[in-house]
Amino acid sequence: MNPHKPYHHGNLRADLLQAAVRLIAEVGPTAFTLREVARRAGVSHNAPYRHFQDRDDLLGAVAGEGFRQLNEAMVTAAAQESRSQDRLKVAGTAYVAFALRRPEHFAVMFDAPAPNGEDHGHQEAGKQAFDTLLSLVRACQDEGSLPEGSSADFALLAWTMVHGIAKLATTGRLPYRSNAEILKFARFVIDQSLPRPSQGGQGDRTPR
Amino acid sequence: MNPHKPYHHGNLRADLLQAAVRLIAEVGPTAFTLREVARRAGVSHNAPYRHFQDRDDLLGAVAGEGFRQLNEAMVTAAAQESRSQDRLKVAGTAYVAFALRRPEHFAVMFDAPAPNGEDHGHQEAGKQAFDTLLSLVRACQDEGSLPEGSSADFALLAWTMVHGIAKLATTGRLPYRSNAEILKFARFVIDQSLPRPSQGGQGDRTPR
DNA sequence: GCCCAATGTGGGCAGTGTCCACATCTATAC
DNA sequence: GTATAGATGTGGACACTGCCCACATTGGGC
Repeated sequence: MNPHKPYHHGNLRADLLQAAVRLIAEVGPTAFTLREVARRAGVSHNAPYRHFQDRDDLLGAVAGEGFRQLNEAMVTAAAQESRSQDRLKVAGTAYVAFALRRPEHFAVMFDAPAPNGEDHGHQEAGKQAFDTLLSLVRACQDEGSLPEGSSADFALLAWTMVHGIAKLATTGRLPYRSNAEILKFARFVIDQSLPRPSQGGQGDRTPR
Repeated sequence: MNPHKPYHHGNLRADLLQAAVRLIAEVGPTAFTLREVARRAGVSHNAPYRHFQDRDDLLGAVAGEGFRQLNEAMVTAAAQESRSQDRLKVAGTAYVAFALRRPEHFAVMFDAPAPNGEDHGHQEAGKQAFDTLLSLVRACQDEGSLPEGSSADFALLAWTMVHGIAKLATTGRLPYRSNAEILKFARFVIDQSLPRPSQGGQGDRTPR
C-alpha cells in the first residue's frame, strides 16, 4: 500500500508524474498523451494504469503537484516582506509569475472543472493555496490595511483578480510582449484595487 | 467564393457551426469531436474539411461566434442603464452571466491561446468585445466617475476582474452554489474595485 | 449543353484511451 | 527457505479519432 516502495520499476508512480509534468510543459494539456508518458518512463503503454485510474486521474495528480508548487511560490514571496499588505501584494504577484513560468501546468490546474471525489490531494492542495491567501488577507485586516468584513470574500476578490490576469496573460490576450510588462500590469491592478495605507497615493498609477 | 451560397447540402458550413456549438455545450471542448459534428449535420466524416481546415479551425469559428454573442450580451445590458458607471457595471455582470450560461462555450473562447493568423474573425470578434468595454470605460472617465489616465489600462483591469470571476466560477472554484450567488459576488467585486461616485458608500459591502 | 471547380464520399493510416488475459516479481506466511 | 498470493508490468485487441487520398457528384459560367 505504501506508494513509495518500489516494486519492479522502482517508484514508477513518481517517475510517471515527473514525466507527465515535463510532457505537459512541452506540448500542452491537449496534446498530452498517456502513451507518450509511458514511453518516456520506459514502460509499456499499460503500466500507468496500475498507478492512475485513467488519463484524467494523472492530470489531476499533475494539477495537485502544481498547486503545491504555486502555494510554495506564494509563501516564499510573502516571507520576504514585513508589512502585511506588502506580503499580500507580492504573493499575488508570485501567483501571476508562476502562471507565466509554467503556463501549460497552470492550464491543467484550472481549465478542468474542480473534481468532486478523492483526487490525489488535488483539491486538498488547492484548498491549502487558498488558505495561504486567506491568512494573508486576515493579517492585513488585523494590521488595518484592509477593511473589516468577511475575510473569505476579500480573499476571493484577490484571487479572482490575480487569476484573471494570469489566465488572460498566459493565453496571450494582454497587449504586453514581455513578462516584465505583464508583472508590472499585475502590480498596477493589485495596487489599484487594494486601498492604499497612506492617503497620499503617489505610486505608479498606470503601468508601462 | 460566397460562403452563403448553398452547393450540395445547403449551407453546410453554418449547419456545422451550429452543430459544433451544441455539441460543445453538451460534452465540453475535450470530448468534442469533428466526426460527431459531421454525424449530427448528416454528412460524411470528411465533409467538414471542405469548410474548415481542421479541428482547431472549427473550434476557432465557434470561439468567434461566442465572442459575437458575448459582445451582444454586454451591449444589450449596458443599454439598459443611463449613468456611465452603471453601464460599465452591468456590462461586467453580463460578461460573468454569459460565462455562467455557456460555460463550455466560454472555455473554448478563452482556454486556447489566442491565434496569430487569420481565424474566421476570432480575434476580430474578440477585439470588438474589448472595444465595447473600452468605450464604456472612456464614458466613465468623461463622466468623471473613473480617474483620468490610460483608458486601455482601466479597461484591461476591468476585463481581468470579470474574467477571473467567470473562469473560477465556471470551473467550480467559488464557494457559491447558485448562479445568483455568483452574480452577487461579481457585483461585490465590481463595486469594490470601482471608485464610488458618491463618497458616502453605503452599498452592500459583502455578498450573501 | 459542357466543363471545371467546388463540394461531398468512402477507404485507409497512424495514433489514442482503455479493457483483457497473461507474465513476472516481491513480501510474507509457513 | 520456499510456496503463494497479490501487486506490478506486458502484449494484444477494440473502438474511436484526426487527417490524407482518390474518387463521385453537382451546379454555375462559358
